[in-house]
Amino acid sequence: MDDQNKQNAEILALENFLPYRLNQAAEKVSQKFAQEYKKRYGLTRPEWRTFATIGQFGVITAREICNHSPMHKTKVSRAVFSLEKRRWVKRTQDPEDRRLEHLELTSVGQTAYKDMVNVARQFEKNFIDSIGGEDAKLLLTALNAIERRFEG
Amino acid sequence: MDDQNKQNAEILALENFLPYRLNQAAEKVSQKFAQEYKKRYGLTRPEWRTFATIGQFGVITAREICNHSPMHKTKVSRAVFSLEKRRWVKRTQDPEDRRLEHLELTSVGQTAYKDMVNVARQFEKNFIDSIGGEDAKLLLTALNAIERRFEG
DNA sequence: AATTAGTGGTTGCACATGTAACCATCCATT
DNA sequence: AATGGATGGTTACATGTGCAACCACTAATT
Repeated sequence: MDDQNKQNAEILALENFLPYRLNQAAEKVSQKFAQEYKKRYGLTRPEWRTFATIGQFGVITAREICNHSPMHKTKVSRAVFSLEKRRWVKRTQDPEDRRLEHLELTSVGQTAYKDMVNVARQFEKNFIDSIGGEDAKLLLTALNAIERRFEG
Repeated sequence: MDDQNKQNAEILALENFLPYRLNQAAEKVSQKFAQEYKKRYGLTRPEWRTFATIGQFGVITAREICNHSPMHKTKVSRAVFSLEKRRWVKRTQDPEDRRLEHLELTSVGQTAYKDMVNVARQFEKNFIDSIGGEDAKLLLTALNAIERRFEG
């Protein structure tokens, strides 16, 4: 394990490679947050995201969830199924177009959602505080740039 | 899908939630890069990372790979196996401690590594250019802050 | 009205992954 | 030397995931 004596142009230092660093940082944060809602509610990542999206929009279809927060449609399908099983989500068929299923939170789901929102806000706040407000602003600006870049 | 009329404190807008945004941005970038080396070499993500780490250090053990670029040890074990199968990596048992296996690139592996480094550097350059050098600097600063936060 | 193409959503299958248990070896204590 | 605990690495099993094929339905074309 001798990185030093090969510090030339032929070597790529992973810990300095920007895409890798971005990925690691994001993964660390996501894992920490996932740990929170897994412990509290036993939700998986796709379940949490599906849940959060339904909560955000009130009524929405699976397809729209895929579009809004990029996930494979089978992931959403399975997440909806499991959320339905725990009675946090209910579906109603569209009478106009019987392919569509409108998803919404049950009242139990809404209660859980409110709680979850608080947890999320708290987590975000802690995160921002822990890296420092200034750096958090820089992060936001950088994220704007990246998102802009991936629109086209 | 009516986000507008519920724009109050009770709702969490996923697309503004910092951990989510960070995760999405990182995932987009990683996917784009993964697409590159998958097409070129047919490597999976854990394989690429394992390969890159061995190339960086010259000689290294599986355990050390896990420590340097956080991956589950079974992932590394399997990645090493498949890299060995394609004759990019060879292992030699440590004579002092026969549990240890020292991993290094074969000469074929080294050739591929050099090529891969160029591809990676090019990708990073394109990425930085596409979001703009200024914003890339902000990103670096923010990443430093996040990494610092996750050391303790 | 019949045929075709497209869309929302689910499912079967193959493959990737994490957990736990495991094997071989080393190290510390006795 | 013998025993018990730790460590590097692999493997069996259960679970998660993506792809492709599918079903039910709608929309467009004839």
